[in-house]
Parts: sequence; structure tokens; C-alpha cells
Amino acid sequence: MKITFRGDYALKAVLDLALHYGDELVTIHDMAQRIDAPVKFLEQILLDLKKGGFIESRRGKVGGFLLSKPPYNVTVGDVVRFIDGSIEPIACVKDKYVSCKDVYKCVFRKIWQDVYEATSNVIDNVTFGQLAIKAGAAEHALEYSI
Amino acid sequence: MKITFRGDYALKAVLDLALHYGDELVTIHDMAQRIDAPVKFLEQILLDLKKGGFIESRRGKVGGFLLSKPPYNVTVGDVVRFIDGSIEPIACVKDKYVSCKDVYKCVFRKIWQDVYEATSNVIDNVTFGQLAIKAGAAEHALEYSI
DNA sequence: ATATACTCTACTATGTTAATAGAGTTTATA
DNA sequence: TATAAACTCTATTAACATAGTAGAGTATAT
Ligand code: FES
Ligand code: FES
Repeated sequence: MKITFRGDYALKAVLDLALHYGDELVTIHDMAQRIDAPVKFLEQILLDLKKGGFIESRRGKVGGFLLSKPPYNVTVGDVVRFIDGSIEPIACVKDKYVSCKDVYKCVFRKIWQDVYEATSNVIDNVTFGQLAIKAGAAEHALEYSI
Repeated sequence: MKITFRGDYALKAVLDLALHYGDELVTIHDMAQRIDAPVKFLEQILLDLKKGGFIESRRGKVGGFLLSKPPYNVTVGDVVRFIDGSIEPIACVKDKYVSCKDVYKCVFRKIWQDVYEATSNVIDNVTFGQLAIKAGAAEHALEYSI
């Protein structure tokens, strides 16, 4: 698994929305400043997250974004898989290409599966609800950084 | 962690040498055929592995490559880290760039560390000695594939 | 009306990856 | 000693992915 800037920003964006869950809407501009991301780049990412059903938006004046689901129902794994794609260390079979002559005999296959499972085990068991609480202390100081 | 073709070939190359450990030398040409890699690409990779101290070579006629160390003293992690670089899911600090305003407050930091440790735990605990035994059955049939 | 904020598509600069190419060096052996 | 076999080294390249940038368009509260 390799997290790109895109994925990194996406995670921070969802966390930012989790921290404002139930509150007022969050604008791209405000969010970009807090998570230190280029506005136009963040724009694209938020649109993606919307297509993925993670967030919703309201247009026009007083518009902004909000989380579609309660923060406890969204995991880090959900976002990473959606934005950065497969978390497998190697794509043994993609399209018509196969990395090994015989995938079934491949002695490395189990290793990559083990890595995959170990990774999943971490990222699929952390929700943004949990992360929001962790970030909470700094947030209550009214100047949290992500 | 993302395994590139380079890393994939390197692992197969080391396994191939592990399967011939103690035997005669292995030529690039022969190895390339067995592991299904482009000869000139494999050439570069073997030279890298040599610089990394994983393998040795003999030049001239009847030349070839051999493992520097017993297969049980080399892990998959050793090769992956050397050829494909850091196995971390994200480089939080590289050069002067820092991905988060405050790395110490970052709530994602622990997640990436957990992924790192889980991954290490898998790849650092598999030696080429173990892999060679697994591949052994097919090898003894004189037509093993990697 | 108009300012504010989301929406959509296209473009670009940079870097990485996966090779390919070719000239050079070493060594066994006929 | 000529030669073939095999490693050594450097340069180049095509394709792709990443990390943005740019700009025109749409919706909506006031
Ligand atoms: S089948 Fe994927 S590395 Fe062998
Ligand atoms: S410090 Fe690395 S993601 Fe925050």
C-alpha cells in the first residue's frame, strides 16, 4: 500500500468533516487552509469523495460539504481503497497480465496475501469517529492542526 | 509497500540462486528464462543485488552468479527494502518536506506505523531458505517455475 | 443582481518505471 | 593467441502516474 498526496488529503478532508459532523457546513477554502492543501486540488478530491458516497455538498452561498454518514461508520480503509486503489503490495493478475508463470505454484503469493491481510487489519479497524476524538483535544483549543 | 517489477524480479532472482546454492553458477540468460524476465533488465537488477552484497559473480566463460550468504540468512524484507526502498505507506518526512503541520499531533501517524510494523513482521520473517524448500517439490521434477 | 461556493473538463510539469541499446571487460579453452 | 561466452557499465527512451493548475460553468442566499 502506498498513500499518495491525493489519498493523504482525502483522509484529512474526511477527518476535517468528521470534526464538524452535526455542525455547520465546511467550505473547500476553509478546509484547504486547515489541512494545508491546494484549493483546486482539494476540489477534485472532494468531488471524488462525493462520487464515492462519502460526503455530500450544498451549492450556492452558505454552501459547503458534510459527511454523508456518521464518522463511526467510515474507516480509514474505506477512504484509502476508494482514492488510492488496491492496497495489495503487488498486482499478481491485472488485465491479461500475470506476474508469475503459475500463480498457484508461486511461493511469494502467500507473503503478499499475508501483507494484505495485516494491512487491512489495521486500516479497516480505525474509524473517523475514533480519529476525531483523538484530534479532539487540540480541536477544543480552537486551533487544531491536522 | 508497493513491489515493482524490479523488486519482483529481484526476489525471483534471489530465489533462483537459493535453489542453486552450493551447485554450479547461474547465468543471467538461464535465470532470465526461468523467471521470465527481460535479460537486459535482469542484468541491471543483478548488478544492483551485487552492490547490495546479496550476490557474487564470476566473469568470463563458465561465469555466472551465486548467493553471497546461505539462503537462510536472507529475508524477503532484506531484498525488498534494498531494491524497492522504504516499505512505509507514506513518507511523512522526506528532505525538508513534512506531510503534516505537526507530525507529533497527527492522528494518522500511528496508523502508518502500525501498517509498517505489520508489514515488516511478515516480510522480515520469511527467508529464502524457507522459500526454496517450498519451491523444492516442483524443482525436483526438474521443471520448476517461479 | 451579485457574490459566494460548488461542478466539470482540460491541460501540464515532473518524476518514476520498465525497459532497450551498445560498447567494454574478463576468462576458459581450442 | 584468437575467440566465444559471460559479466559490467552508462546512456537513452517510451509509457504512465502523480500533483497539481486553469478556467468556464452552475446553483443559491441575500
Ligand atoms: S503470483 Fe504474484 S508474485 Fe507470484
Ligand atoms: S505526520 Fe504523516 S500523515 Fe500526518
